[in-house]
Amino acid sequence: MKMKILPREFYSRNTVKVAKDLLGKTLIRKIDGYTLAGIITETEAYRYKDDPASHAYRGITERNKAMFGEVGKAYVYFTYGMYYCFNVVAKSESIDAGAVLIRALKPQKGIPKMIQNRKTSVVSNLTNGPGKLTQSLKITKAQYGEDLAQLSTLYITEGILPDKIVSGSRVGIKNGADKLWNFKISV
DNA sequence: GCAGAGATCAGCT
DNA sequence: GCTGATCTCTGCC
Repeated sequence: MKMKILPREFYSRNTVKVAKDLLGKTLIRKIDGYTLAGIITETEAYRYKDDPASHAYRGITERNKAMFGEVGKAYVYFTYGMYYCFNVVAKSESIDAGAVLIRALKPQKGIPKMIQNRKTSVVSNLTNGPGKLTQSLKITKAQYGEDLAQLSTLYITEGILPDKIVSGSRVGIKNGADKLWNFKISV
């Protein structure tokens, strides 16, 4: 069976809703003829003026301008001087900015290649964090603004139907910790 | 098994 | 200059 790519309209909705709906979907990454794929198992929503934890909260900058751009595109940012984090731009049409952080994946395809890209052989430790999955899938600034709603080297397709969604407080932030915008599933 | 330091870039209070 | 949407390695607080 062939997986369909999620259409752009999918991302043109409330950021929190999109974050929830992305669980169980499949992230596909193509490099040098290899195909890497994983099921999205953890996401976080970051919005705009109502969300002090969001990069967009203080307005547009060189780094976060993708969050203000077209939905369905990749927002990749560099943090802590060494790690990339991968987001998908998603927001309602009436909102100016918003994105969903992909925090964790369950590896499906190309696991040996992921092991090569990272420096561990522990599969369970391959893509279970935002900085780790970008290493495994070789996502860098080069993928900034990549369109995930069309066939390319990085896109998202339909996947499995998630069983039970657990929501909690977002990780690593101070402000806005009261918002339960972290979502995960157990696969 | 868990707490703490270090690595080191972009954007600020 | 300091802080962060992080991860890995070290030492036993």
